[in-house]
Amino acid sequence: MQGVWKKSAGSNGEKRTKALQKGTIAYIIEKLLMRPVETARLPARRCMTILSMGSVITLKYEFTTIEKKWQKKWLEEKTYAAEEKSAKPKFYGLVEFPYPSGQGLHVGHPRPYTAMDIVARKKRMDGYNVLFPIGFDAFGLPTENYAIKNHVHPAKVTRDNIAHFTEQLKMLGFSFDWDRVVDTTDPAYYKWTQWIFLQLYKKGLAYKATMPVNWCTSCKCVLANEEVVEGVCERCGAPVIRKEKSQWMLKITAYAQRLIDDLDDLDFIERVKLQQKNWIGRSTGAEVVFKATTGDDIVVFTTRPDTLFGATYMVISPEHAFVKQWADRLTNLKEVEEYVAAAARKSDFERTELAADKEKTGVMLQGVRAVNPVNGREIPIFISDYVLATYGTGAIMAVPAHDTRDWAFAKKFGLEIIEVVSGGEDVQKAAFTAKDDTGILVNSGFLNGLTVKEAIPVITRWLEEQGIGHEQVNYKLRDWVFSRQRYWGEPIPMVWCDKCGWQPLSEDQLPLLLPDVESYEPTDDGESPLSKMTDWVNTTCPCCGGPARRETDTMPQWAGSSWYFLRYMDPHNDKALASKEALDYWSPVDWYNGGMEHTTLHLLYSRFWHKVLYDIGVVPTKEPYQKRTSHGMILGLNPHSFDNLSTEEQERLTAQYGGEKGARAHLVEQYGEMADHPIVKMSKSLGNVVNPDDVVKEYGADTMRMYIMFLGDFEKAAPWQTNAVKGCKRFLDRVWNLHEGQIAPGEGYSAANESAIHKAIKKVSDDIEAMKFNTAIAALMALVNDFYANGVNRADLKALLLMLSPFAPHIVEEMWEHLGFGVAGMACQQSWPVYDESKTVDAEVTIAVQVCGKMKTTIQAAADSEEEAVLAIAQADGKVAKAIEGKSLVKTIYVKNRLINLIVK
RNA sequence: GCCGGUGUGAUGGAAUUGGUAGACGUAGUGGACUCAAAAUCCACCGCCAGCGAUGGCGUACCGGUUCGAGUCCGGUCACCGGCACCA
Repeated sequence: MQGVWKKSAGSNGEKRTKALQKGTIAYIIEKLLMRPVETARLPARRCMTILSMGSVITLKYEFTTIEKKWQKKWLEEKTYAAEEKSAKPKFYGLVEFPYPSGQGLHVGHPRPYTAMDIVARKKRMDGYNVLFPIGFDAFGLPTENYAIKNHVHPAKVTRDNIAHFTEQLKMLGFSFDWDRVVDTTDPAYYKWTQWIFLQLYKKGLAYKATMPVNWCTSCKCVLANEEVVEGVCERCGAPVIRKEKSQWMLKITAYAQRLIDDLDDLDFIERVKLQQKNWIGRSTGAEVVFKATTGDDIVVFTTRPDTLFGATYMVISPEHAFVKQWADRLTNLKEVEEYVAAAARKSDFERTELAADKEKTGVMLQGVRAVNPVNGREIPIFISDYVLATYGTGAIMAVPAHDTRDWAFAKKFGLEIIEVVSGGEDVQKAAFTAKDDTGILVNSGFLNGLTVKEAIPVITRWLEEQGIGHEQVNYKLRDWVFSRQRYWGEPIPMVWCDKCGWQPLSEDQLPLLLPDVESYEPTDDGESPLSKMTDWVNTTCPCCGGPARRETDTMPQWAGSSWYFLRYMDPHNDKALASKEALDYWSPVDWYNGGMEHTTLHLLYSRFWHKVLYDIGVVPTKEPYQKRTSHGMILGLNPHSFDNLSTEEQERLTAQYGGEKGARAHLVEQYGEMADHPIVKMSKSLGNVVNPDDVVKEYGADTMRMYIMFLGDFEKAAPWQTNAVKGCKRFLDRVWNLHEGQIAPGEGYSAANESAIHKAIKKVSDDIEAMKFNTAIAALMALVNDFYANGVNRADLKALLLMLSPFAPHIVEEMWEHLGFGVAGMACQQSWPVYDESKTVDAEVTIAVQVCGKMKTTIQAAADSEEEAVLAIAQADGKVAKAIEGKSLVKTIYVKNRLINLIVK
């Protein structure tokens, strides 16, 4: 017991006052423990335990045994099951459920899970009825690919992976409610995913449209975006092109405005709100009609109607309907058609390449021109793929003087650039794009002299009066492509009848089960593997009863994850996706933590579905999640980086390549740009992935949990350093050792520790709420250091254990039991300790003394002292006196309990 | 290119939001204990000068506001993440 020994042994290395005689019980125990003991302070019961068992096992911090013991107990007693109904207030904490991949859990998973586990455990101790569930997002491509490669059914792969994940999650001691696990591939679950699809269809929010898909020219199959690597097929290396295919779409754009507006009332971190807003991309502008010389109206969308006088040409997208419509008038039809064909052939990769180059391409439509409605000037029309068919109207008016893309295009094709907003540099050299009040309209008739801001409403009103335009809002957000030509997904419950068209399955036919197929390989014609199951495909029309065919595409992985949090509220319900009572009680999710990478897809999709469910009266709240926070990634050491090589290796390379610079350049050449950085993402190919199992095996789950929370700011990316894990293990060892000897009884906190304990409770409570887990742990470490310095009584130790319990639950329960606190139930079932604000302030404070803003020294003063008193103490200080000697005091600035600044001349 | 974020010791990171820069860890150095090692305990640990008391410098860089700036403002550079011709 070091804390006790310190008193007799002294802090500066005095010899121990009492030498133990060889052969005594105390001597043997000391040898076994490998540290000093004092038998007088070791309870007789413990001595007997040691002797009767012939080992010190009950005294050592045997984390493996302890962790297994408590995990078993929690599971058997359903310690963390949420109560169906309760007088307590509710708290619903949610983490993103994992995709159960074959590799199992990696250290990226426990970071957010441990964080929310700590919050959930703290909330229980705060008296909440807590729902903290987990499940598996198990449909998806990797499982399907694994199944194809290894000839195992994806359902079996999924089952095995889920079993493995479950075991790993349990090993880390998360307080999940294991009775509420959901699995998106379970028919009892996806029945309701299909049901929601039918509701979307009935509301007119699901429709068929022709969309381009990635098509591998060699495998003759549709690829997901992630299967296309640098423009070629991941599997065979053949080029990937875009091919038109009829797909189910969900009309998320109908909810664009509400998805923006309703963010205001939510407690999401700003980054998330901003990213969603930018993704939805609302922009206000105007639609303007340009007459073509054919007599057709060309409608363009512009955010800068004020620059209308500067429009010197038009551009329409190669896919625009007018291109075909005007075919017989075009004198350069062949050239135009070639350009259209080339644009269609382009893969996304090539388009991106071109964008990076900023090299504009296009063809002028010879034989058709347009008229600028403000000044009657005839201007040429081009087709170019920098104008997207999918945004706005697929046609633009080009104002090269004030748009960088138009400017680049005009320069390349030698088109006229007319300045209509003054205030920038020469528009012949670069476009002037400022939208604020710095620019004044020129060369613009009735708009001359106005600022850009003033001109926009004036021109918009004029367009409306003329009947050739109006204000228009556009969104970047596009509708959600909902079909996948894949096996391992939810079947879409729709039937095609040649007579009646698309018909929804009736709800009592759900779930529409995914049939077993022989092969999950994609088909040669790009259809889903389900299309080969003729028995399944051929059915009868729900409308006329005639022969009909099922939809063979399946849903994307986003489907199941768009509503899973609702299922947790009532996971075994077979009458509804969840009962009304459960939805009313648990909605909304109070706190949802997840990765930033899900901000624009999963998070937005699920908000959209939830709003649809709200509109049809299924869920009680407009929004699914009240609060959203986000964690940073765990990074790994880069084994190819110079900084992470062994000293010998560094020396060898330095010698070989002429200095460190040469060696680094060599590594970059060999391994790519990534070799520049000592810290990189963890990835299998780099071999720097850390497996939580290994850490748990070597140090225990509690140490793993402590370290992953201690390694840095939760919201920021942080590198994993295995050697630093020890620090947390040492801390837990020190906590454990606190209870090995005798502890002073004490009902209240010991005088020496009282203030530190109150401060720690305040700090830890606040930090958990703010997700500053690293500083909360630092505060606990500091408290334990205090305990070692001051000694500790039972009440002190009890407070420490309660605070530590959310972080390191296993060791706490074990110590709690040893110390006899267990009669009141487990530590995790106790109330969170309270602090007394008045006891968090010290009677005496340290005050910094500055002279003319320069730090000179610190002084001690009674708390809340008045300025005069502090000034007197400061002036009496030798250093201060010396600094102000011979000068006169002009002014003092005093910050209570903190600082006094003497200004002298 | 645009949007967002970050830049602090050898190292991961703290800093009451404008008030003692480097808490708490890791690594390192010295010491105690040990036959020895491990473990544990004690002390030191930003840089420069000095035996020392002490003095000077220091939060990517340049400048500003302020009694006082890691924190606020202007500019520059570097890195990370997201989007990628959105009219």
